Amino acid sequence: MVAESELNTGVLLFLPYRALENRVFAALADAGFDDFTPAQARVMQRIGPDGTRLTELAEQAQITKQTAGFLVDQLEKAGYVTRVPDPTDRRARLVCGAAKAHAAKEVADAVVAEVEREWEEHLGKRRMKQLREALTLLREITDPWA
Amino acid sequence: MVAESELNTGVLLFLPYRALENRVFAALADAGFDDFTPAQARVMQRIGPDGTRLTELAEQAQITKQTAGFLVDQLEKAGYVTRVPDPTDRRARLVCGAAKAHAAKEVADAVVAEVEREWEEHLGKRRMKQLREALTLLREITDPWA
DNA sequence: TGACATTGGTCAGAGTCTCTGACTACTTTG
DNA sequence: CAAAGTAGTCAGAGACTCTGACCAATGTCA
Repeated sequence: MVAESELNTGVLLFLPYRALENRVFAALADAGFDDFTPAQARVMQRIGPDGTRLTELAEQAQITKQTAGFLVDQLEKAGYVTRVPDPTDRRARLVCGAAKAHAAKEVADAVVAEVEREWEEHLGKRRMKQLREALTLLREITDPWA
Repeated sequence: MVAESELNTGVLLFLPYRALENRVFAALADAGFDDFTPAQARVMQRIGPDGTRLTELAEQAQITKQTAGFLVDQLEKAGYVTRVPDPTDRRARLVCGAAKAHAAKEVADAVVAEVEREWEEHLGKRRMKQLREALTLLREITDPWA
Protein backbone atom coordinates (compact mmCIF):
# COMPACT_ATOMS: atom_id res chain seq x y z
CA MET A 1 0.00 0.00 0.00
CA VAL A 2 2.81 2.32 -0.92
CA ALA A 3 3.02 4.40 -4.07
CA GLU A 4 4.80 3.04 -7.11
CA SER A 5 6.20 4.87 -10.08
CA GLU A 6 3.47 3.98 -12.57
CA LEU A 7 0.03 5.43 -12.05
CA ASN A 8 -2.98 3.20 -12.12
CA THR A 9 -6.14 4.17 -13.89
CA GLY A 10 -7.81 5.06 -10.61
CA VAL A 11 -5.37 7.84 -9.83
CA LEU A 12 -5.51 8.96 -13.43
CA LEU A 13 -9.27 9.39 -13.11
CA PHE A 14 -9.10 11.04 -9.74
CA LEU A 15 -6.58 13.74 -10.60
CA PRO A 16 -8.68 15.60 -13.20
CA TYR A 17 -11.83 15.01 -11.18
CA ARG A 18 -10.35 16.72 -8.18
CA ALA A 19 -8.93 19.53 -10.27
CA LEU A 20 -12.36 20.21 -11.71
CA GLU A 21 -14.08 20.05 -8.35
CA ASN A 22 -11.56 22.46 -6.88
CA ARG A 23 -12.11 24.94 -9.69
CA VAL A 24 -15.88 24.80 -9.36
CA PHE A 25 -15.76 25.16 -5.62
CA ALA A 26 -13.41 28.13 -5.77
CA ALA A 27 -15.56 29.88 -8.38
CA LEU A 28 -18.67 29.29 -6.32
CA ALA A 29 -17.00 30.81 -3.27
CA ASP A 30 -15.87 33.80 -5.35
CA ALA A 31 -19.42 34.33 -6.50
CA GLY A 32 -20.60 34.49 -2.90
CA PHE A 33 -21.80 30.91 -2.56
CA ASP A 34 -19.53 30.17 0.35
CA ASP A 35 -22.11 29.00 2.84
CA PHE A 36 -22.12 25.34 1.98
CA THR A 37 -19.53 22.58 2.23
CA PRO A 38 -18.27 20.06 -0.31
CA ALA A 39 -20.24 17.30 1.38
CA GLN A 40 -23.43 19.35 1.12
CA ALA A 41 -22.64 20.13 -2.52
CA ARG A 42 -22.26 16.48 -3.39
CA VAL A 43 -25.78 15.86 -2.13
CA MET A 44 -27.24 19.00 -3.71
CA GLN A 45 -25.81 17.99 -7.09
CA ARG A 46 -28.01 14.95 -7.11
CA ILE A 47 -31.33 16.68 -6.65
CA GLY A 48 -33.46 16.19 -9.75
CA PRO A 49 -35.49 18.96 -11.40
CA ASP A 50 -38.70 17.72 -9.76
CA GLY A 51 -37.17 17.02 -6.39
CA THR A 52 -35.66 13.83 -5.06
CA ARG A 53 -36.32 11.68 -2.02
CA LEU A 54 -33.83 11.64 0.80
CA THR A 55 -33.26 7.91 0.48
CA GLU A 56 -32.46 8.22 -3.19
CA LEU A 57 -30.04 11.07 -2.56
CA ALA A 58 -28.33 8.94 0.07
CA GLU A 59 -28.00 5.95 -2.24
CA GLN A 60 -26.57 7.94 -5.11
CA ALA A 61 -24.12 9.80 -2.90
CA GLN A 62 -23.28 6.50 -1.18
CA ILE A 63 -23.94 7.75 2.31
CA THR A 64 -26.48 6.65 4.90
CA LYS A 65 -29.89 8.27 4.94
CA GLN A 66 -29.08 9.69 8.36
CA THR A 67 -26.08 11.48 6.96
CA ALA A 68 -28.08 12.67 3.98
CA GLY A 69 -30.74 13.98 6.34
CA PHE A 70 -28.10 15.83 8.31
CA LEU A 71 -26.69 17.47 5.18
CA VAL A 72 -30.10 18.37 3.79
CA ASP A 73 -30.93 20.02 7.11
CA GLN A 74 -27.95 22.34 6.67
CA LEU A 75 -28.86 23.08 3.07
CA GLU A 76 -32.38 23.85 4.12
CA LYS A 77 -31.20 26.24 6.82
CA ALA A 78 -28.92 27.96 4.30
CA GLY A 79 -31.83 28.37 1.89
CA TYR A 80 -30.61 26.08 -0.87
CA VAL A 81 -33.37 23.50 -0.70
CA THR A 82 -36.88 22.97 0.56
CA ARG A 83 -38.70 19.80 1.56
CA VAL A 84 -42.17 19.25 0.20
CA PRO A 85 -44.49 16.31 0.84
CA ASP A 86 -44.35 13.63 -1.82
CA PRO A 87 -47.86 13.49 -3.29
CA THR A 88 -47.49 9.82 -4.16
CA ASP A 89 -46.35 8.54 -0.77
CA ARG A 90 -47.29 10.07 2.55
CA ARG A 91 -44.19 8.69 4.24
CA ALA A 92 -41.89 10.54 1.89
CA ARG A 93 -40.86 14.10 1.23
CA LEU A 94 -39.16 15.51 -1.83
CA VAL A 95 -36.01 17.55 -1.48
CA CYS A 96 -36.25 20.36 -4.03
CA GLY A 97 -33.67 22.90 -5.14
CA ALA A 98 -34.55 26.52 -4.27
CA ALA A 99 -33.78 29.61 -6.36
CA LYS A 100 -30.45 30.01 -4.59
CA ALA A 101 -29.47 26.50 -5.68
CA HIS A 102 -30.32 27.22 -9.29
CA ALA A 103 -28.28 30.40 -9.21
CA ALA A 104 -25.33 28.47 -7.85
CA LYS A 105 -25.79 25.84 -10.50
CA GLU A 106 -25.47 28.47 -13.22
CA VAL A 107 -22.13 29.55 -11.85
CA ALA A 108 -20.98 25.95 -11.51
CA ASP A 109 -22.06 25.05 -15.02
CA ALA A 110 -20.17 27.98 -16.47
CA VAL A 111 -16.96 26.89 -14.76
CA VAL A 112 -17.38 23.30 -15.83
CA ALA A 113 -17.83 24.46 -19.43
CA GLU A 114 -14.73 26.62 -19.13
CA VAL A 115 -12.61 23.79 -17.75
CA GLU A 116 -13.90 21.43 -20.42
CA ARG A 117 -12.83 23.97 -23.04
CA GLU A 118 -9.37 24.09 -21.51
CA TRP A 119 -9.12 20.33 -21.53
CA GLU A 120 -10.25 20.14 -25.11
CA GLU A 121 -7.65 22.69 -26.03
CA HIS A 122 -4.96 20.61 -24.37
CA LEU A 123 -6.07 17.24 -25.67
CA GLY A 124 -7.37 18.25 -29.05
CA LYS A 125 -10.95 17.81 -30.19
CA ARG A 126 -10.49 14.21 -31.24
CA ARG A 127 -8.96 12.93 -28.02
CA MET A 128 -11.46 14.85 -25.91
CA LYS A 129 -14.28 13.17 -27.78
CA GLN A 130 -12.65 9.78 -27.30
CA LEU A 131 -12.27 10.46 -23.61
CA ARG A 132 -15.92 11.30 -23.11
CA GLU A 133 -16.90 8.34 -25.25
CA ALA A 134 -14.83 5.89 -23.22
CA LEU A 135 -16.05 7.31 -19.93
CA THR A 136 -19.67 7.19 -21.03
CA LEU A 137 -19.24 3.56 -22.04
CA LEU A 138 -17.51 2.79 -18.77
CA ARG A 139 -20.48 4.16 -16.93
CA GLU A 140 -22.45 1.12 -18.02
CA ILE A 141 -20.42 -1.12 -15.76
CA THR A 142 -19.45 1.29 -13.00
CA ASP A 143 -22.60 3.33 -12.34
CA PRO A 144 -25.23 1.42 -10.36
CA TRP A 145 -27.74 4.06 -11.52
CA ALA A 146 -27.00 4.03 -15.22
CA MET B 1 -26.81 23.43 -8.27
CA VAL B 2 -29.35 20.80 -9.17
CA ALA B 3 -28.72 17.79 -11.37
CA GLU B 4 -29.46 17.96 -15.06
CA SER B 5 -30.01 15.18 -17.54
CA GLU B 6 -26.63 15.36 -19.27
CA LEU B 7 -23.58 14.33 -17.31
CA ASN B 8 -20.58 16.60 -17.20
CA THR B 9 -17.08 15.26 -17.54
CA GLY B 10 -16.54 15.57 -13.80
CA VAL B 11 -19.23 13.08 -12.91
CA LEU B 12 -18.08 10.86 -15.74
CA LEU B 13 -14.62 10.75 -14.20
CA PHE B 14 -15.87 10.30 -10.68
CA LEU B 15 -18.15 7.31 -11.30
CA PRO B 16 -15.47 4.83 -12.42
CA TYR B 17 -13.04 6.21 -9.86
CA ARG B 18 -15.44 5.50 -7.06
CA ALA B 19 -16.31 2.09 -8.44
CA LEU B 20 -12.65 1.15 -8.49
CA GLU B 21 -12.00 2.49 -5.01
CA ASN B 22 -14.96 0.57 -3.64
CA ARG B 23 -13.72 -2.66 -5.18
CA VAL B 24 -10.24 -2.23 -3.80
CA PHE B 25 -11.48 -1.34 -0.37
CA ALA B 26 -13.83 -4.33 -0.25
CA ALA B 27 -11.10 -6.72 -1.36
CA LEU B 28 -8.72 -5.33 1.23
CA ALA B 29 -11.29 -5.84 3.96
CA ASP B 30 -11.91 -9.41 2.73
CA ALA B 31 -8.19 -10.09 2.94
CA GLY B 32 -8.17 -9.01 6.57
CA PHE B 33 -6.95 -5.46 6.06
CA ASP B 34 -9.95 -3.93 7.76
CA ASP B 35 -8.18 -1.87 10.37
CA PHE B 36 -7.71 1.31 8.39
CA THR B 37 -10.10 3.85 6.95
CA PRO B 38 -10.40 5.35 3.47
CA ALA B 39 -8.88 8.60 4.69
CA GLN B 40 -5.89 6.74 6.07
CA ALA B 41 -5.58 4.78 2.83
CA ARG B 42 -5.48 7.93 0.75
CA VAL B 43 -2.47 9.08 2.74
CA MET B 44 -0.79 5.67 2.78
CA GLN B 45 -1.08 5.44 -1.00
CA ARG B 46 1.20 8.41 -1.36
CA ILE B 47 4.13 7.09 0.63
CA GLY B 48 7.11 6.65 -1.66
CA PRO B 49 9.40 3.59 -1.63
CA ASP B 50 12.02 5.45 0.42
CA GLY B 51 9.60 7.15 2.74
CA THR B 52 7.94 10.52 2.43
CA ARG B 53 7.76 13.57 4.65
CA LEU B 54 4.55 14.41 6.41
CA THR B 55 4.30 17.79 4.74
CA GLU B 56 4.63 16.26 1.31
CA LEU B 57 1.98 13.66 2.06
CA ALA B 58 -0.31 16.44 3.20
CA GLU B 59 0.23 18.49 0.05
CA GLN B 60 -0.37 15.61 -2.30
CA ALA B 61 -3.46 14.47 -0.48
CA GLN B 62 -4.62 18.08 -0.27
CA ILE B 63 -5.10 18.07 3.47
CA THR B 64 -3.39 20.09 6.20
CA LYS B 65 -0.25 18.74 7.80
CA GLN B 66 -2.14 18.50 11.08
CA THR B 67 -4.69 16.20 9.50
CA ALA B 68 -1.93 14.20 7.83
CA GLY B 69 -0.20 13.86 11.18
CA PHE B 70 -3.41 12.65 12.77
CA LEU B 71 -3.90 10.01 10.08
CA VAL B 72 -0.28 8.86 10.15
CA ASP B 73 -0.60 8.44 13.92
CA GLN B 74 -3.44 5.97 13.36
CA LEU B 75 -1.52 4.13 10.66
CA GLU B 76 1.49 3.89 12.93
CA LYS B 77 -0.59 2.47 15.78
CA ALA B 78 -2.09 -0.08 13.38
CA GLY B 79 1.38 -1.10 12.24
CA TYR B 80 1.18 0.08 8.65
CA VAL B 81 3.88 2.72 8.80
CA THR B 82 6.90 3.78 10.82
CA ARG B 83 8.49 7.18 11.24
CA VAL B 84 12.24 7.41 10.90
CA PRO B 85 14.42 10.50 11.22
CA ASP B 86 15.26 12.17 7.93
CA PRO B 87 19.06 11.98 7.67
CA THR B 88 19.17 15.15 5.60
CA ASP B 89 17.12 17.39 7.89
CA ARG B 90 16.88 17.07 11.62
CA ARG B 91 13.50 18.79 11.73
CA ALA B 92 11.93 16.19 9.52
CA ARG B 93 10.94 12.56 9.75
CA LEU B 94 10.20 10.16 6.94
CA VAL B 95 6.98 8.20 6.97
CA CYS B 96 7.81 4.72 5.66
CA GLY B 97 5.54 1.84 4.72
CA ALA B 98 5.92 -1.25 6.95
CA ALA B 99 5.65 -4.88 5.84
CA LYS B 100 1.93 -4.83 6.54
CA ALA B 101 1.52 -1.94 4.12
CA HIS B 102 3.38 -3.75 1.39
CA ALA B 103 1.24 -6.83 1.89
CA ALA B 104 -1.88 -4.70 1.58
CA LYS B 105 -0.50 -3.08 -1.52
CA GLU B 106 -0.12 -6.46 -3.18
CA VAL B 107 -3.78 -7.20 -2.62
CA ALA B 108 -4.79 -3.75 -3.83
CA ASP B 109 -2.66 -3.99 -6.95
CA ALA B 110 -4.19 -7.33 -7.85
CA VAL B 111 -7.70 -5.92 -7.64
CA VAL B 112 -6.79 -2.85 -9.66
CA ALA B 113 -5.33 -5.10 -12.35
CA GLU B 114 -8.49 -7.20 -12.31
CA VAL B 115 -10.77 -4.19 -12.64
CA GLU B 116 -8.63 -2.76 -15.41
CA ARG B 117 -8.99 -6.07 -17.25
CA GLU B 118 -12.76 -5.87 -16.88
CA TRP B 119 -12.79 -2.34 -18.20
CA GLU B 120 -10.62 -3.28 -21.14
CA GLU B 121 -12.95 -6.13 -21.90
CA HIS B 122 -15.92 -3.76 -21.90
CA LEU B 123 -14.30 -0.94 -23.85
CA GLY B 124 -12.09 -2.93 -26.15
CA LYS B 125 -8.33 -2.74 -26.24
CA ARG B 126 -8.28 0.31 -28.49
CA ARG B 127 -10.62 2.50 -26.48
CA MET B 128 -8.97 1.52 -23.21
CA LYS B 129 -5.63 2.63 -24.61
CA GLN B 130 -7.16 5.90 -25.77
CA LEU B 131 -8.66 6.45 -22.35
CA ARG B 132 -5.38 6.02 -20.53
CA GLU B 133 -3.64 8.16 -23.12
CA ALA B 134 -6.09 11.02 -22.74
CA LEU B 135 -6.00 10.83 -18.95
CA THR B 136 -2.23 10.77 -18.89
CA LEU B 137 -2.14 13.83 -21.10
CA LEU B 138 -4.73 15.54 -18.95
CA ARG B 139 -2.52 15.01 -15.96
CA GLU B 140 -0.16 17.62 -17.34
CA ILE B 141 -2.65 20.36 -16.65
CA THR B 142 -4.53 18.94 -13.68
CA ASP B 143 -1.83 17.42 -11.48
CA PRO B 144 0.18 19.97 -9.54
CA TRP B 145 2.81 17.26 -8.96
CA ALA B 146 3.17 16.04 -12.50
C1' DT C 1 -59.14 -8.34 5.45
C1' DG C 2 -55.37 -8.64 8.48
C1' DA C 3 -50.76 -10.03 9.98
C1' DC C 4 -46.10 -9.26 8.36
C1' DA C 5 -42.36 -7.59 5.86
C1' DT C 6 -40.66 -3.48 3.47
C1' DT C 7 -39.70 1.27 2.81
C1' DG C 8 -39.12 6.49 3.94
C1' DG C 9 -37.53 9.00 7.42
C1' DT C 10 -36.05 10.63 12.21
C1' DC C 11 -33.66 10.63 16.88
C1' DA C 12 -29.68 9.74 19.78
C1' DG C 13 -25.00 8.84 20.51
C1' DA C 14 -20.40 8.02 19.25
C1' DG C 15 -16.27 7.94 16.44
C1' DT C 16 -13.63 9.97 12.61
C1' DC C 17 -11.98 13.63 9.77
C1' DT C 18 -10.64 18.19 9.05
C1' DC C 19 -9.68 22.81 9.96
C1' DT C 20 -7.56 27.32 12.23
C1' DG C 21 -4.36 29.21 15.35
C1' DA C 22 -0.39 29.07 18.12
C1' DC C 23 3.89 27.08 19.12
C1' DT C 24 8.86 24.66 19.10
C1' DA C 25 12.85 23.25 16.71
C1' DC C 26 15.82 23.26 12.88
C1' DT C 27 17.54 25.24 8.40
C1' DT C 28 18.44 28.70 5.00
C1' DT C 29 19.61 33.27 3.59
C1' DG C 30 21.89 37.60 3.57
C1' DC D 1 24.70 36.16 13.56
C1' DA D 2 19.81 37.79 12.83
C1' DA D 3 15.78 37.19 10.15
C1' DA D 4 12.89 34.50 7.57
C1' DG D 5 11.28 30.17 6.20
C1' DT D 6 10.19 25.13 6.83
C1' DA D 7 8.95 20.53 9.43
C1' DG D 8 6.21 19.14 12.64
C1' DT D 9 3.24 19.16 17.04
C1' DC D 10 -0.45 20.60 20.41
C1' DA D 11 -5.05 22.24 21.48
C1' DG D 12 -9.63 23.14 20.43
C1' DA D 13 -13.57 23.23 17.63
C1' DG D 14 -16.61 22.21 13.80
C1' DA D 15 -18.13 19.01 10.19
C1' DC D 16 -19.03 14.39 8.52
C1' DT D 17 -20.33 9.79 9.00
C1' DC D 18 -21.77 5.70 11.06
C1' DT D 19 -24.63 2.10 13.99
C1' DG D 20 -28.68 1.10 16.41
C1' DA D 21 -33.30 1.93 17.66
C1' DC D 22 -37.46 3.68 16.46
C1' DC D 23 -42.12 5.47 14.13
C1' DA D 24 -45.30 5.84 10.32
C1' DA D 25 -47.00 4.58 5.81
C1' DT D 26 -47.04 1.15 2.15
C1' DG D 27 -46.98 -3.35 -0.11
C1' DT D 28 -47.75 -8.46 0.06
C1' DC D 29 -50.33 -12.47 0.36
C1' DA D 30 -52.70 -16.10 2.61
